[in-house]
Amino acid sequence: MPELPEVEIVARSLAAQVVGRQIVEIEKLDWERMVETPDLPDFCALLPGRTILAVGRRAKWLLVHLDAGWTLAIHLRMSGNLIVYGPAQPADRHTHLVLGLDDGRRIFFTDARKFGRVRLLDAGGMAHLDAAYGPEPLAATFTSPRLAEILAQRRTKLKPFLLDQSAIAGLGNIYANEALWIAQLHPLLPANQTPIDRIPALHAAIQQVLRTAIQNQGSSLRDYRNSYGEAGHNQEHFHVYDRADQPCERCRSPISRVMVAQRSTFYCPQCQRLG
DNA sequence: CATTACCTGCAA
DNA sequence: TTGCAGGTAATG
Repeated sequence: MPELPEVEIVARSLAAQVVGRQIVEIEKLDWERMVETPDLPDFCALLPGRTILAVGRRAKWLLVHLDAGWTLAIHLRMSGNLIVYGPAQPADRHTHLVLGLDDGRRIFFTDARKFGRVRLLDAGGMAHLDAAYGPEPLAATFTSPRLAEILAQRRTKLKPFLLDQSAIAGLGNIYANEALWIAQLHPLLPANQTPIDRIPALHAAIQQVLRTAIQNQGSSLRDYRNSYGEAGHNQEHFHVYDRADQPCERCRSPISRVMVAQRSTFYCPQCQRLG
């Protein structure tokens, strides 16, 4: 479910609620495969007693920075949610991890599809995670010339290129589709054949879709909520995503839906060009 | 590069 | 009943 904007909103809303709190216990952990590292006994031994210093994000990983140099890295994958509840909230069958805080509130990790993962990382582990991803598209260092360099190295089609986290971090299926529509670029155009004079448009489109989505508190199609349990409303502003057969807002041609690299791809065949 | 797997829920 | 869903890793 969550792409960069949704994870960013969860990070911000979580930071507002839990920075300074101590994790006093793991109240529930009933899906052991969600803990990727360290092994389960170490994870359960190391986490209680840690104080939450800050909450951030890298790519689609939510980063809960703890004392003693640890970071709890959480990936929500398709259906994960991270919500802070008071002492009375019961955990349902899809809640697989509950962290009890020192003020009685609890952080619930709820994930119907069980794809979500957590890692407890030291500084070396964090460096390793960081190195696996391309630049943050909203960082000042992500410039149009930088995008041009990355595009030139890849022969894959633009749509899978934008989904490749090692090329650019944080875009998922919604925002990749939306960025290509805004930039008027065809999803099947090879990345390294993107016309030089269209690269600034793609760069601007990537930043625009992500910034707009953050302003709109993310896109809630089904599961996504911020850490207060509130839905976003960016789904009301899609140009192409999930709009097959509806008229393009620019040219009124029907939006097409095709499968590209096993992902639904939405585009306007009239105004998104192959060059 | 394409296919399959990981999981569950939901709509066609 | 089938296919699809905001993601990613592991296979040919």
